Amino acid sequence: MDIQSLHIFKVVAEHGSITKAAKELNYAQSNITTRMQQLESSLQTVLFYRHNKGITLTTKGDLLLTYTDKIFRLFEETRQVMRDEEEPQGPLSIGSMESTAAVHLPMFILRYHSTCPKVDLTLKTGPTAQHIEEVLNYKLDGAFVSGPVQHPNLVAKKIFREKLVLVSSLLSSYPLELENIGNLTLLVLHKGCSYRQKLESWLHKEGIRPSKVMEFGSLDALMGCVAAGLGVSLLPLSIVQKYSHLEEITHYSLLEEFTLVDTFFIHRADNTFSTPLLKFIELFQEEKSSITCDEKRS
DNA sequence: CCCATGCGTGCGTACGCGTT
DNA sequence: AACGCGTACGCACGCATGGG
Repeated sequence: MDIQSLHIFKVVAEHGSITKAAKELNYAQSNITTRMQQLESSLQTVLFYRHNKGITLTTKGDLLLTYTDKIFRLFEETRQVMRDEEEPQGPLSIGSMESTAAVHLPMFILRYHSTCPKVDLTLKTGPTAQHIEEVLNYKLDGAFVSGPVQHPNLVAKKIFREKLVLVSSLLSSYPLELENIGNLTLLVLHKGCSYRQKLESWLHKEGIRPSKVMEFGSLDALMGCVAAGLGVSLLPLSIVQKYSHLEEITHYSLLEEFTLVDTFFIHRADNTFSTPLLKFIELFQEEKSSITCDEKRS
C-alpha cells in the first residue's frame, strides 16, 4: 500500500470503473487492474465486486475509501503546514444551518474572503445531524450546528443563543391561537432541522396533531409561503427580522423551554487544523466578540 | 462493454569490477 | 575512498487477447 495506489483506488472507487479510472489517470486499463490486485493482496482483503458493468466497492472497499479521504486530507494539510505559509490558502469546507448561513454568515464570509482571498471556501447548508457526520468523516472542516453537541472526537464552541418564535401571516384564515394550530399547515425545513424538531416537540407536548406538514428546501420559499398565509412555522427571531420587508408576517413567542436554541461551531478534535480553518476560527472569534460588544452597547 | 491475464519493453536501482 | 561503467534484476507500463 502506497500513496499512489491509494490515489488510484480513490479514482476507481469514485468512477465505479477500472476502465474509466484508467482513462482519467492516463494509464492502461491493465495497469490499474494490476495495481488494484496488488493493493488487495497487500491488504489481504477484497476491495471490489467485479461484474460486467464495472466494479462495486465491498464493505472493506468502502471502509478503505473513508480512510483514503482522511489520508489525503491529512496529506494536504501536512503539505500546507510544511510550506509554512503566512497566507492561508487551499480548500476550506464549512457546513451551516440554513438560517445561520442566511443571517449571521454573509458579512463574516465577506470579511474572511477579503482577509484570505486564496482560500477556496465552500459553504454547505444542511441539517445538524448531517453536518456532524460530515465533519467526523473529514468531508467538512467545520460546521455551525444546533446544540448541544457532545462527541469525543469533536470540539464544540457555543457561538450564540437565539430565540425562536412562531411565525404566521396576517392573511391567514385562522387567527393564530393554540386551539387553531391543529387546523393550520405546518411549514418546515427538511428533516433533521433543529427548529422543526423543537416545533414538533412543542406540538407533541400540547397534544396537537397538525392537519398538514409541508417541507421546504429553502428559507426564501418557506417565508414566502408563510407570508402568503399558507401556514405557520417556528424560526429564529433573527430570520423573522431579516424578512421584515414581508409586511404580512407576524410572530408570537412561545414558552422559553421551546424557544431558546444554541448554535455551536464544531470541528474535529484531532488537532489536524489546516491554516484556512485556523484563520476561520480566529476571525470568527474576533467577529463574535465584536457582536457581543455591540449587543452590550445596544 | 467490462475486467483479467500473458507477454514484451523501457526505466531505475543495486551490485560488482576496474580505474584513478 | 571515490568515481565511472557494464550488467542483472525488479517494477511499471502498454498491447493484444480472452472470458463474462
